[in-house]
Amino acid sequence: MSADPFAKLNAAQRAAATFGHRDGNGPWQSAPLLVIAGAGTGKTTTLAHRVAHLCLNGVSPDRILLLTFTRLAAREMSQRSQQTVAAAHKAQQGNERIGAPSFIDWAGTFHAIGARLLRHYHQAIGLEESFSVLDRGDAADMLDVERQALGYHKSRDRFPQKSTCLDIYSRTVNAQCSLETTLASSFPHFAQWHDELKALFAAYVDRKIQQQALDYDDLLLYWYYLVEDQRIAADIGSHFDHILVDEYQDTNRLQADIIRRLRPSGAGLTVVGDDAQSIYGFRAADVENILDFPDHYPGAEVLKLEDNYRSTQEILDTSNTLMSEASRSYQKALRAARGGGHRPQLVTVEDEQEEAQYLCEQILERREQGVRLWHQAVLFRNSRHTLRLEVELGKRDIPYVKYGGLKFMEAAHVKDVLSVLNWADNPRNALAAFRVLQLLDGIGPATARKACDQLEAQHGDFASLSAVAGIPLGTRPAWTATQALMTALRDAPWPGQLEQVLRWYQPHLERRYDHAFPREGDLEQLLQLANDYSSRRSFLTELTLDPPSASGDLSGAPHIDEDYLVLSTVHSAKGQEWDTVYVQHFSDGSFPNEFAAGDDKKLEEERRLAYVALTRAKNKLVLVNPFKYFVVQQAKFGDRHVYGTKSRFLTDPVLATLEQGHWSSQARDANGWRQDLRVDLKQRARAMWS
DNA sequence: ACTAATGTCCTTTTT
DNA sequence: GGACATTAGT
Repeated sequence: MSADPFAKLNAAQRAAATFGHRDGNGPWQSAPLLVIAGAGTGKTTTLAHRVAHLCLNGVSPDRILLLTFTRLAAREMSQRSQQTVAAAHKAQQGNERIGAPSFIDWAGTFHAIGARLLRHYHQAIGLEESFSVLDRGDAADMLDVERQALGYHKSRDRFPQKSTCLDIYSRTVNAQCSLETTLASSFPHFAQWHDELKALFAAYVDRKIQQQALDYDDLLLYWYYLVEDQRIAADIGSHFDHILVDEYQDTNRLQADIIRRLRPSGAGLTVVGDDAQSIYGFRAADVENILDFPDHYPGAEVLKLEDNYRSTQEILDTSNTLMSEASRSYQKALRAARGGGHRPQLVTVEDEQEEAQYLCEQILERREQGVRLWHQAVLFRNSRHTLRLEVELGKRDIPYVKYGGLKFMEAAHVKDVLSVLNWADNPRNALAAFRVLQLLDGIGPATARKACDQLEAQHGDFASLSAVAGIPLGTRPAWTATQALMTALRDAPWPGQLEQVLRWYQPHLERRYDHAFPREGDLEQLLQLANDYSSRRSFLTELTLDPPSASGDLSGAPHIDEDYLVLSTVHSAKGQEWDTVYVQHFSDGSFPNEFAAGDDKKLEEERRLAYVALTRAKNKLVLVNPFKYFVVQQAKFGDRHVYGTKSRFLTDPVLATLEQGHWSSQARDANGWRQDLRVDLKQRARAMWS
């Protein structure tokens, strides 16, 4: 029994992993369980062991639904539970091998699982199985079409931008509240537009259904509609003995409601999370979900994990102090299971340029000390702030990968190509159709409209495109080629059809973009990605739900096996850890974001965000605070900078846990003048005459 | 009907 | 310095 994988768990972890009981030979049963897992307390390990424990006790892996926050987390969790199961079997019975490549088949994000269920139950809810999934940009574009059709775009008073409209819509849907409530709570300055927005959203909803296109929110909303019917809910629910939800603190009302419909009594339901790490309020995540869990599920057990295996006590001291000043939460304090280290540093620098230099030097120095770049990370609140750092890293040849922010999937040429595939997959997807057709020289909105109408009338038969009238003579060949391509894509094998699309696209690429070459590289990558998917549809759906998140690709992309530094938003850093963490721009304006000022609820979320940032570090933590930074509002008047103020989270008790310092790249003379800023008079005066 | 060019506004975090 | 709206030109 020495190889028992559960022996590695501490008492609290083991209690969580094995909570419940078993009657005879039936599957493992359990009352609703809430696990409050502080940062670094082995949450993933515990959850993976729980899954493994279930599988070892009569629960079939395909009767487990595992809902995670990212796809990566789903994969990791599934793999680790499989390993645990395998290890346990080995310990007990020698050498038994069990399990398929994807051990927990039903593991994924809410959105991905939603998409899958909706494809399966499409008839029950009146959808085509071929429905498209819109990413954020697509959804905003579609909303914009309606916005223009209704004439709101030229109103004198400012009507919200398309992406703001989408935010308002999305928040309302996800929080399952009225438009009034959303406007009052989050967008008071747009409250005057209530009626117009309502009309806009109604048109948007109609249009989406007409085109059989679902945005991210629809994947949850329609899933919710599906399980609103008790019989369907029971049918879906009966496929699973256990439902486990990770990062429960970041679920929204809609997600919590879906879970409740699937598991009304809470039997076999396990949710894991940390209320101190709830950072998705802007996406309508509701901390109350986790705080009120015991009220919603009577008889629920609450277990806490408080032993932190990640960070030094000094880092935890700072983090704990920061959090102790928050308002409502499950009371807990993290205890370091590890030995001590150094106090975290708060370093002030002159400006952003100096910040970039300082970071580079620290990073290189740390590497000299034996910490690979891979174990270091720079975290930031706002991806704009990394520009200077990226330049500096480039100058010094420090490879890095940037997470969060953007952008591969948003690049115009990538969208062009994906639109072709999307259109082929769902001929009613007029958004994709418009994009594709307008690539052709001589085709604008009017002709594209005609083509879409024609297609609709002929039930999506692409051959009918040849009957569209009014194609300019010069455009005819391209038009015919496009029509031929679309027809051919219907039955072409995957991923070969992507190659066809790329061949077709090549001339358009060269014509439309000055620097076609780097873009070709992106398309090459797309082709590589395509190999990992079994069909066009799964490629399209999964890629929009889980776009490649790192965008070091565009410039000097480091290869997987190389050592590289990680740049990441704090949001994308959730669940990760590094030996050394630098937090950029730790001053008021970023931590907390200026946007949150004056709203206590938002400020609390900013505090939790700061907490997430701090608790990513294992051994070394550096907060950098530039004195002045640029405001890029109006570049007209030249460089505009603002003097940053100390973060309001750095109260005296917090400061007491930090080591404070100042850093400058340049030595200064007695008057504080930078010694590098000096005119060499003699040299200048002579230069003219020599 | 379409394209190119000029003018104006706004900036967070992401499935 | 980018996205988006409007305008003038082909």
